[in-house]
Amino acid sequence: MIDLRLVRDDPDAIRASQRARGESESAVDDLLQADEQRRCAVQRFEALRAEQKQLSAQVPKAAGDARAGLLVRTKQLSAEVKAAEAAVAEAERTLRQAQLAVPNVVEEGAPPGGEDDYVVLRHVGDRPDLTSPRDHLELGEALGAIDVERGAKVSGSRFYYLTGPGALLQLGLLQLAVHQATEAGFVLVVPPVLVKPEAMEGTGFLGAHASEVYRLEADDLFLVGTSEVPLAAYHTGEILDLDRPRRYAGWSTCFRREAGSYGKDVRGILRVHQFDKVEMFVFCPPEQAHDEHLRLLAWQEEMLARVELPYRVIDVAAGDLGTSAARKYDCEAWVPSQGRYREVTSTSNCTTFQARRLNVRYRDATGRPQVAATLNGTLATTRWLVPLLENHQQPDGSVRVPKALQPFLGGRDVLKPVAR
RNA sequence: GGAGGCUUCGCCUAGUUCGGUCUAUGGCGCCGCACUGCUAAUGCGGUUGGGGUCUAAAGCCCCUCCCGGGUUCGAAUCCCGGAGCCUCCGCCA
Repeated sequence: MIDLRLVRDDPDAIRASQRARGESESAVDDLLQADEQRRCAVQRFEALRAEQKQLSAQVPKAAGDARAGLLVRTKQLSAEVKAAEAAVAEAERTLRQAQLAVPNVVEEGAPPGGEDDYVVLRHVGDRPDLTSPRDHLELGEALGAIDVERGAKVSGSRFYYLTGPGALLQLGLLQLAVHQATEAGFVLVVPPVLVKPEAMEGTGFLGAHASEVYRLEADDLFLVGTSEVPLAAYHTGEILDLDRPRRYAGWSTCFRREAGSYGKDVRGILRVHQFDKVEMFVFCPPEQAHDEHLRLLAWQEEMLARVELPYRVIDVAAGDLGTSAARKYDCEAWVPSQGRYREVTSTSNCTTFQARRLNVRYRDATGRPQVAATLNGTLATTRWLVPLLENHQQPDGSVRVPKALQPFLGGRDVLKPVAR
């Protein structure tokens, strides 16, 4: 939800942002108008209500004609107040709709343009020199690590079993992420993965992402596609003490319908309906959000370095940010079998956009409540197994285990193909 | 799934019988001041929160007794619906 104060004080900033995203500028005028209408409605209601209160208080003290007169007037007022109150509610609904219609204001410096207009910030790590790389599925099946056939048999396409070394690898990866996060001061959270409509709505996932979300109709609950949802909703309606940023690391299974992705990435576990993820989530004062965003990115890169993956960092273009992000960086790991980089992390600075919708605030130096900023970023997911297996593969089909992961695989430094 | 109880300003609590003076009681905590040769005790004072108005403060206004409706000139209080918590019963991986 867009900041009304910004709309009033600097509507041109929002217009510029809308242009960068390739969105309409007229939404800003709608906002200004709705804001003014609400203001009038509130004023009218408050004036009427004050008069009603005052006169009502006189009723018990009055008698005879005076009392009768009062009752006539107060009765009339009662109806007027009720109408004015309804008008306020209506004006607020309209305003809220207008606020929701405008995506977050793009951060200064974000590249303009659409999906393909990202800017590559840097390449890190050496790509392996492989003449004919096996893909992760071929490797995973040979190692007895990934079983998509039985996944499909039991649950359908885009489901899989992680077995033996595959399961250990995933748990190790996530465990490593948890260690790193808790060392950095994050509070580890295992959140609910089924949430009420309000939580889904509040985090904005029922908008553009609605068709991506699994819904349990019998119970009116949603399966989350990321722990960002329960983490963001965790402090809904609260006023936090943000002397230091609140950093949470959520570990959860994530569920996605992948409705619009028929035919895309159908092989292996690159794009699946269910996966596990460790996600960083931060509440902080807005003026700290920019720096915090860069810290999140640094932590992601630290994690990639631990598991020795070559990757690049991209600065996502304005038109590809999604509604709630003001700036977004993705880390993309090298996938040898595809000869290209694929997204393995993403970090967004949502500034106050998400917190305003969820009504998460903090007290500033003067003790006044202000809307907090929220940020999120991936720390590790099941998808990481793809570049992990492929980049560390050996000519004989075995896979080298990065040092940091060896403790989680019984000390093994290499995974070897097994007879099936 | 069935029956009952509870929900008040940070925490505990009075108030709901019988609607108005509830602008919500008291305690704890917290803040300030005073006093005592220490941050302990005591005394006095203050303290619900949120929104708006305002350069700011003061002041003023609105909202707020779990949430949403209703009755009424007027609702913490009466009525209806919902949520959460707690008991008991039933059922159960």
